[in-house]
Amino acid sequence: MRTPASQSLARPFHHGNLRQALLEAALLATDIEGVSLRQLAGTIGVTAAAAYRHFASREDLLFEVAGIGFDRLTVYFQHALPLDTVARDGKEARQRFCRLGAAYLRFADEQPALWRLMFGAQAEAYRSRPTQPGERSSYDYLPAALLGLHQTGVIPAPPSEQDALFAWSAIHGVATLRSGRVPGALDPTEDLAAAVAARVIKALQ
Amino acid sequence: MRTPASQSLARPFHHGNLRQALLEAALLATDIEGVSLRQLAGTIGVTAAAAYRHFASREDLLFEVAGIGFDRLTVYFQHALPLDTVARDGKEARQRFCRLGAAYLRFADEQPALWRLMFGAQAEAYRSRPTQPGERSSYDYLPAALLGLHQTGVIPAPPSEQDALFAWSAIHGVATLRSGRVPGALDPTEDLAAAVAARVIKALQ
DNA sequence: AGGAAATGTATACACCGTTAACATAGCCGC
DNA sequence: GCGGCTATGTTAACGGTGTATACATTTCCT
Repeated sequence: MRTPASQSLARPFHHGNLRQALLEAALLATDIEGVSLRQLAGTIGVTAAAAYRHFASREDLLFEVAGIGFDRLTVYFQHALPLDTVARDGKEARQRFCRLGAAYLRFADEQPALWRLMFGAQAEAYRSRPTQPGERSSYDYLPAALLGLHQTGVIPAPPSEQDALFAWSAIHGVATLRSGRVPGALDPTEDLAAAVAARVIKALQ
Repeated sequence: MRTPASQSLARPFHHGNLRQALLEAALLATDIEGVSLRQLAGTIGVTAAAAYRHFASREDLLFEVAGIGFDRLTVYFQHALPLDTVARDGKEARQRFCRLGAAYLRFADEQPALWRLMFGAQAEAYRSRPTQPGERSSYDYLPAALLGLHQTGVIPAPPSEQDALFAWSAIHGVATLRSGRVPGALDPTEDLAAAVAARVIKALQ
């Protein structure tokens, strides 16, 4: 009994997994970019300086949180458009393209704080995360969906980066406009995504 | 000679137009959202607290700066698409639509700090500025351009708000991607805008 | 001329990111 | 078992921030 009773009830000196705890606390925030290290550390019951054993800076922490966000987005995408499969015909390719847009809208609805962090003003700082070769990145899905449209003859030209940017902008604009609002009672996510997808396909035909 | 010579050379107690000076100092910043009231006041040679005689808060100041930004954007737009005139045929309507897109890209190129403030992460806070009835707003031009396309028979349906959002998203995506880069040596602004405009028109046909 | 209103200063408060010095806990080789 | 190394906490401090309050000065109006 090296530690007196008064201390054995107290929080141990070492947290155990402060790094993870800080990330999770940040993920709970409504405005991730707006949280302070001191708040974060405070909710965990730890000094702000302790955070610097695990993150080089506040920006570094946010960068990691954004990375988690992209991982989650990838899950949304993989669910909507399994990369292992291919579209067999134009109808299926359209469906997949449409589902991808709906997944993006749903992500923006369900993870608004993460979405703002990832695609907000300072997005450039967080967006670029070097992906391991072979690792699935959220950036792989839109080109794949467009390629499917091309290979099934829905769009004539092989999709360029400009095409992908165009498609992403279209759905992102809708997500931006909806952000902060109650997700579509009047305009269900799937219908909105379908409308945008139809337009983008028409533009690329 | 109520003021001694040592003071007559000094800066007068009252600045004269501190409000304007603060706004102009903010407009010079590379990162407008990042500037502090103290810096701003410091460059002018005035205490930070003095700013509160003219602005309710830092946010309020940024809101006003964004307002100036929208005024400048309106100038860009009015130059590209004079609201007093109308397109006589489809070709002219297309040209006007295209010039509007180019104006948006040029604004993003030439006033990047303002553009980021106006359309960045906290944009919602700055975007909404109540416009006087009859006053020209930057929001009037895109609907006008789309209406011109409809009235000259280029696009069949009268343009909806969704159509405007779609068009804006397309050009905004390009602007976002280009932001921070040297404006198009390889992809001149006009060509880029033309490509985007062509796609949007095709999607709405 | 004199007082009110406008507009500046001085100072203070609470908070922020970040650093440096120090304390403690766990681990590894003897 | 024990001594030291390393990891991971704490405390305290620095300079910066937005903002409020009290006070000083100047302008303006009667």
